[in-house]
Amino acid sequence: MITAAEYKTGGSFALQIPDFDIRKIMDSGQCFRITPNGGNTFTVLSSGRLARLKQENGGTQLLISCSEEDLHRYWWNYFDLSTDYAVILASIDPKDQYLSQAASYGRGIRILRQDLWETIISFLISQNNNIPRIRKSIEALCGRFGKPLEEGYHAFPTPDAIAQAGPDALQGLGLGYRDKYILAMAKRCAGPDGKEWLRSLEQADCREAMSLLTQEYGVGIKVAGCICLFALHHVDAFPIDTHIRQILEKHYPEGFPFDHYQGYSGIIQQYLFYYDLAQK
DNA sequence: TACCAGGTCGCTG
DNA sequence: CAGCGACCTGGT
Repeated sequence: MITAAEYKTGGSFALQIPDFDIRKIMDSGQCFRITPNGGNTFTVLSSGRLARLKQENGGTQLLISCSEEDLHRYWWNYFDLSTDYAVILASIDPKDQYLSQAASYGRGIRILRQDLWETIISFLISQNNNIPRIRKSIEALCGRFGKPLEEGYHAFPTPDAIAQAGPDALQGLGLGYRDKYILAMAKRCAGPDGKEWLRSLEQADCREAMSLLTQEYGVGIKVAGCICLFALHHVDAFPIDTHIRQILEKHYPEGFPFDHYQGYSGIIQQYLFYYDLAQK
C-alpha cells in the first residue's frame, strides 16, 4: 500500500512510488507541459493546476508541491499512482529481447490520465510535427488564450476561448495548417453541447471513442489512438506513428504479439516509443 | 538543398 | 477503397 505522508507545511508531500520517473514521463512524448527547472525539479501543468515535483536520480522518493486537495483529487489520478507497473513489467516475454530491453530502459514511465480537451488539441498539433515544436506551439497557445497562473505560467485555454477568438487569432503560434483543425475542434467542444460531447467521449469504450474522435476534422486513427491512451486511459489503444511503424517492421516482421499483451498493449507501445526516441 | 517530424485530407484510379 | 501528393514550419 502506497501512503502519502505530509513532508512539511506549505503543501509539500513525500511519496514512495515504485516505478515512477518524472524525467522519463516528461520525455516519453505523451505530455508536453512538464518542464525541467534544474536540480531534479519539474513543473507540471494540467487542468489549470500547477505542481512541482522533485525526484533524485534513481531515488524512490518523490516530493510533490501542491495543495493537499489537488494531490488527492487530481495529481494522484493524473500520474496513475494506483497502478502497479511491476506487474506489467513482469509480464513481458523474456524471450523478446528487444522489448525486454526497451521496458527495462523505460521503467518508471506511467501512462498519464490527462485532461481530454487538452490532449485532443495537443495531439492535433502533434501530427507531422516534432516534439520541441509541439511544445512551443502549445505554450504559445496557452500564453495567448489561457488564464494566467503563478509565475508567468498559463493554464491551457478553454474551448470557448479559442472558438470565440476565431481563425486570425491562431496565426503566429507556429501551428501551420493545423490551425483549422484546432478551430474546428474548439467549436466542437465549446458551450453546453461541447461539454456533453466530451462527457460522452469519457463514458465511451475505446472502440466507441475511436469512432467518435475520427469523425472530427483533423483527427485520424493515430491521433485518436493517442487521445484514447493518454487521456481516456484506454491502455489497449496502440497508436502507430512513424517510429512504431519502423519498429514493427524491423523487429517484428512476423507480427507483434498483441495477444500476449491483450488489454494493455498501449503501455508496451509507450516503452517501445520511448526506447526508440532515446536511440536517436 | 532536400528531408524529416508521434499524420490527415482530398483526390485519383 | 487503396494509394499518393500536398501540406505549415523550424531544424539539420
